[in-house]
Amino acid sequence: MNKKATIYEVAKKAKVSLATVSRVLNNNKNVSIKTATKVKKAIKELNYIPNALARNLATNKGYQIALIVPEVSFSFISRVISGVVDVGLKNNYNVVLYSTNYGKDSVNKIINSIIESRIDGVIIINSEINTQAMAKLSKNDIPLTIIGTPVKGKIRSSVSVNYEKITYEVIRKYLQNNYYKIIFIDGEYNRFVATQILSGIKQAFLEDNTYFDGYLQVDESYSQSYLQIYDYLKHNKVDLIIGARDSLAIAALNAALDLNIVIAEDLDIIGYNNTKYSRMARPALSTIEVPKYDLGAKAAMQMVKMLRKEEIVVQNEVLDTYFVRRNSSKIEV
Amino acid sequence: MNKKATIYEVAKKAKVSLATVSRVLNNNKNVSIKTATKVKKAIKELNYIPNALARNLATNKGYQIALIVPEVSFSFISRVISGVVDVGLKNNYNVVLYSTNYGKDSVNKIINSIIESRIDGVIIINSEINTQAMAKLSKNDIPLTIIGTPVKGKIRSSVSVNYEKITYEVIRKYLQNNYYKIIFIDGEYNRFVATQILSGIKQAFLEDNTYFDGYLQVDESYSQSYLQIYDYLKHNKVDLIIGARDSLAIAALNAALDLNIVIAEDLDIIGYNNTKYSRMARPALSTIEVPKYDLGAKAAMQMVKMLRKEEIVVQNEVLDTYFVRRNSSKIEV
DNA sequence: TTGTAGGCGTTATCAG
DNA sequence: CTGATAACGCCTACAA
Repeated sequence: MNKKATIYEVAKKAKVSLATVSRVLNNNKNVSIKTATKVKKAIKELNYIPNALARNLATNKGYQIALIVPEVSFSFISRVISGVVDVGLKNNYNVVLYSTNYGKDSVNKIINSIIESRIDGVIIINSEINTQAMAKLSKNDIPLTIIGTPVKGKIRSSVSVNYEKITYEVIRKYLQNNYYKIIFIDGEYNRFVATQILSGIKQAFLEDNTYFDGYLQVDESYSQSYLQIYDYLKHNKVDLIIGARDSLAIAALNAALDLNIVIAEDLDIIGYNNTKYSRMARPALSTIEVPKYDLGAKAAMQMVKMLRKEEIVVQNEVLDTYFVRRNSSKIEV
Repeated sequence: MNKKATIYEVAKKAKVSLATVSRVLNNNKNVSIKTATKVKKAIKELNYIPNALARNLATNKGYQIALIVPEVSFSFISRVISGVVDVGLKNNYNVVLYSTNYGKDSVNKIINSIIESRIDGVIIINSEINTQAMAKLSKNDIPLTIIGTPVKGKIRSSVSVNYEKITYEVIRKYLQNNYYKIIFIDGEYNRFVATQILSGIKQAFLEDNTYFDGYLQVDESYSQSYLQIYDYLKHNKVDLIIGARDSLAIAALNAALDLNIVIAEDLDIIGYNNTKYSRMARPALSTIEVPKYDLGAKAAMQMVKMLRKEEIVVQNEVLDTYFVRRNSSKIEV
């Protein structure tokens, strides 16, 4: 079966024109049941499989969605990917995966490749995308949906989570309980989320007429961040640590443990994303739930919509998030 | 810029034939430098971007590699994906991601979609692929490389890790140290790896003329597996627990901790894969290092090779693995 | 070194 | 409801 049957051969075998075959292939109603079955029989017999390459050229569509993920594989990203792939596939779109791995101009390279591949739409996680790249996409009429950052603009939609709001609520509660020495531990990646969190913290402090000065940036590697936090905790009394990701919070957890600080008594610790490992930490980590899978799934849905309709659907979806208290914190939010 | 320039317009602008344009596009040497620059200039001016769809049809190649990952996102899979994507992209192949999410026949559906899409090659992780699907691929001359399972066959290669061997070595060492009550905690997924591990264990026991009866299968969910292990540990004295994945081992770790069992003294615990969270566990988890990224990268390299050469390259690469002792175990291997 | 012409396998637009 | 026939944009012998 080296040679694949073409639509012509099916037509010949069924004794109809190739146009008719094409019609039954595309479920066009204007075909009599009789000829349709005849054609289907021929398809079966010839083991005919349509050639997507040819269809793509004829329709000028590739039925592909590009998914661009940041270079670092945070644990929650795999869930997002699952969401995108599931929904994409279910709607007959293949998803092509790109990662922004090499240098700074990589996004531009990727965008070029996307345009050349005639990929129909692109979904990008946590916008490391620059305005230039976005302009290039829209110039080529390629719709874009961004996961993480709410954006406006035609041919552009987004699905995100409001880190700022939930953070504000959590911090406010802590301030009300007289937890004032609050530290926000941030890594190096994912600036966007960090900015939002920071903004939420500051807002709560502002409302309390106090000043936030607890920003602590650490290395991304576990061993380094652990050491830096350990060092900080050794010299400073802290009421609450909030880590930009669960893994950062766990580093803090371990550092505190090793300093014999009583967690949830002398010190509350909270992470973000409700990673599966937050439950495994000892004590189990309090965290902010983020609907990882849904971020991906909804993004893909938006994209499919944009791709299907002529009218451009601009949409900025904000998904729900909430605080999950476990054993690493005392205050109920 | 709604309308994209075609090769014809470039040709007209450069006052050459489209064949010549095609040649410079493909770096064909048979073009004089002079006309080449002329053509390049026209390309720049027209902002011409070749249409991959058309090229694909003409060459009957899609420059795409399919990557099929199992339904469950184990933490290590994202590293494997990174490896595949990096190497694929670097060699001008897009990687299309599929996941075996829906029901049992999903693999077959995916395979059909792959054939229809004229995807050049497929890489699959930890072979949940059935022989029927494999046959279908080779019937369509689509090369396959499997990550996890060594396989033979034309148009087929693999890259894997020898779980059996490393397991054998570890267990042997433990038996030599008179650790006889050994429990292997297995989940439900990834039967292939589990089988290999089990085989390694049995081999070591066989050599010791003893009988292994410590197989314990638990739920995949953390909370369930924790409970089941807790219950087991409560009623049984155990010397060594080996978990099929780090997360399973961590569940055991926590259960033992809660039963006041002294880890690395009364009980050794070991996981697999050297996940980043194994370092974060308290105590830090001993584990088997598996080159996750390289599994993906090498697989993509093999695939690219197969795709490039006419001669079929069959290769079964086995990557190195080793034991990493941390604080959850006492015995040095 | 360059140009001509046919082909890749579909879809889509007409007539009939 | 069905059948010709022209795109779709590029590649590639074959000629010149």
